[in-house]
Amino acid sequence: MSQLTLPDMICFALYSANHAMQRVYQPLLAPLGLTYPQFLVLMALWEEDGRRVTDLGRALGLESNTLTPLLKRMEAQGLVARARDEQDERQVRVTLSEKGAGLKAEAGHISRCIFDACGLEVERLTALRDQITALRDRLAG
Amino acid sequence: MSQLTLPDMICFALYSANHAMQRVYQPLLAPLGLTYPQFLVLMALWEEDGRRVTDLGRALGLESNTLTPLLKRMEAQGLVARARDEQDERQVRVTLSEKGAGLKAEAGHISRCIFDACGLEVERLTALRDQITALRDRLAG
DNA sequence: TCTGATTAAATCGCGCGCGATTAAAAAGCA
DNA sequence: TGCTTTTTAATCGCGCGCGATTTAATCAGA
Repeated sequence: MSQLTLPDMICFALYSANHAMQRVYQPLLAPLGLTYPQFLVLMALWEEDGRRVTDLGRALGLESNTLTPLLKRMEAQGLVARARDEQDERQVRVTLSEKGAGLKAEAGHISRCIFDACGLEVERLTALRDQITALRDRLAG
Repeated sequence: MSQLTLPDMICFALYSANHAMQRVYQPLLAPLGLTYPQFLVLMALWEEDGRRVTDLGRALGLESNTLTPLLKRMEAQGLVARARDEQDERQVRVTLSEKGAGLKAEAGHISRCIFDACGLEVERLTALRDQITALRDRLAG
């Protein structure tokens, strides 16, 4: 069998599609002063506020060595607050500020732009998402 | 309609699947002293050696601000050589060293490990790859 | 109660990825 | 020929992402 080339590889498809996605998000998030990972953190907090760093890490698939500096930058921008848990001082709870919570209003518009850029009907996009998620879980498992 | 959560979003599926993929590659590449993007560059050069930085950028979807430092690191490791083109001194040709070319022998084993980790039959994996690639092209287009 | 193990964040260093800019070579054109 | 425009890499700064380690709090067990 002849050697695989870049376009043949599922890994490169994921790699390049992920970059393409982030490039679509960038001009939508820049006016809000957000990076793409910061937007994902906001998503997680809009769903459930006051999570611990570990919880955010589990939701996003990231470790504290990535999240701590990222959350500090978000705190510096007044998007979230970070505070040690009263019961367990090892843990840090991350809470949305008014500004951070307010940005949720923009999320709908952004999601619609992304959906349009995907150029697929909802059913096909959902099916594709589920296949990619299932692949991720097998890779991580 | 209620707000989308992280697992609902195709963007997060791509983001997390891409990370999961790189985490599978990492222990396979580390013994060769390669990072994942460096492996992709080698893939591109195994397919066609002596490409210009621009050509590699087009193949990988990257700019010179990413590639130049990456290629310098690969040159420092003796994987490739970088040389200005004789005809057009603006361009830099990247050529595989013997060491860089030799690593191709390991690629088959790595690809097989990745395929196994995906846990899908070839037909399904190919179909998924094509859908992801098509999505990427719509996002980039 | 004290001591060692475990857990949660934080810290450090390094390699991407990219927006913005710069430097230099080549191409286009009066 | 000279001058401008375009093309190609390189440079710079910053934000991730992560392997490795550290610090501090909590837990478990004698």
